[in-house]
Amino acid sequence: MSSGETTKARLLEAAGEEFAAKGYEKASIRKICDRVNANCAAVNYHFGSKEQLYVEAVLEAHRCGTEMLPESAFQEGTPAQQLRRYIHHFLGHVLAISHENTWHQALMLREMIQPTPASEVLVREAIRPRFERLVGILRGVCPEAEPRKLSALAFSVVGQCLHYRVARSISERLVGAELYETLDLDFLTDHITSFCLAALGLAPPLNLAGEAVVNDPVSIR
Amino acid sequence: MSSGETTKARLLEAAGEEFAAKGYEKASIRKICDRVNANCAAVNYHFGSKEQLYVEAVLEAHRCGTEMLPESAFQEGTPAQQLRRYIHHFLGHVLAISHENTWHQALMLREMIQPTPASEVLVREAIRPRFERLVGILRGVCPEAEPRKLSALAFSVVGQCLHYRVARSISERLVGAELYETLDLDFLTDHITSFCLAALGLAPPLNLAGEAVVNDPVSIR
DNA sequence: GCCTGTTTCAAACGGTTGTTTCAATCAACT
DNA sequence: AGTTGATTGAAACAACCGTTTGAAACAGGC
Repeated sequence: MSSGETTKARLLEAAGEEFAAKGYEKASIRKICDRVNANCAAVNYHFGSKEQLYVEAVLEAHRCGTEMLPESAFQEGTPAQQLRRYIHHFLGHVLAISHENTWHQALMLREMIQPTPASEVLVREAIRPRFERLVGILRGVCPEAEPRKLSALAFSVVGQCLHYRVARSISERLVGAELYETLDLDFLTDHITSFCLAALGLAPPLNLAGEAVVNDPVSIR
Repeated sequence: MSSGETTKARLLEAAGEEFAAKGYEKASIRKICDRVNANCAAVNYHFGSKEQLYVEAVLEAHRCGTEMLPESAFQEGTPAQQLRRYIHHFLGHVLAISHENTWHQALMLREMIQPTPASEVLVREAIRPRFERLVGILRGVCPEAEPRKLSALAFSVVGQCLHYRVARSISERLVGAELYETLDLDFLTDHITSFCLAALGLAPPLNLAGEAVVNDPVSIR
């Protein structure tokens, strides 16, 4: 009709953007259909209900928008290098949402914050594999740590990263927009990596200026 | 009528619980009024609109549910002790939500994650004062740090804490309910405090078991 | 008693929601 | 061409939403 794609595919794309932007409740299937010049009955015809459309959108999101780094990228180098790569990759996804208009990340993180029945699949298919990789890296640093401690360590890493997504608007209001803008991917990767490496004893503690003390910057990058 | 309190007060209380549990959109003023045996027109009579009722509920929340520690508690002791007190106090609020049925914290954190026009007041009156205290503590540790670095450090602290509220249900599904239950206030306070103190050089790095290395445990408590 | 201002109540309003209905359209195959 | 099955379309459905209305109930002052 208005595009080469099928109506079902166009609906799924529009639904993803709408759900990501407004959330499940506030997104209306009429507006979704209007976007792609489809009839509002098309949703129930192709997907059965609004809820199933949402589930399909979440699955599509984590299918398209969350390509994992190859396994090799996490096994090469020192644990410090592995952790830095992980944080950089993860932060990249977290910060990407605000700038680009890819709805995939936004929808996944919305699902994390306010879980729906779709979250079970999301955890199993997308989140747990990544989490296990991080735990694997941390196990390399703390081989004697019990599972509970490893989980807490992993939560400390992802918690610091996700904060810039979860509390973005509040943080921006808190410290001012001009300062918040300078907290870009490179700066935050350096900061969070240094913070975690110092805590884990893989790097010296932060100095009086809060900066990392690195004798050979190349060694951990 | 059904209680000693006025209809307006009962409405505000019920609205807080309902907004905290379901969010602004999904909460309906009819159900709020039914809870306290009030007519649904009472909301518009006493508060003007649903939105103003929500604003009043948010203000009531941060008025009742967020008593700050006295200023002295943050000025006494070493920076390490101050930081530990801050994390313990903050984590206590974060974790309290799930167990007790105080809606105040839940509503405030909901406002943090999905800000509404009420968030400006919330930041000014409740969040910023606490944040400035944390920044003050961190400035004591890193006196030469620029504002940007201090903000990032503060976000690292609160990000680790808030994660256990924001991503609670997902994390619970991720590591299993039985393990997640063991992540209680005492354990997480110890963990996050040790993690941050080690990163800041106020304590030795975590050992191979991910545990804090403390010669004199009393000294940092 | 009467009056006045405040508060409550049932009912209805206009609007939006997700969903269903059923006829119209289209593509493909015999 | 004719038939079949999948898709689209406009309209209506039932339920809920926040809000408004206007009359009733209540209070306290005169």
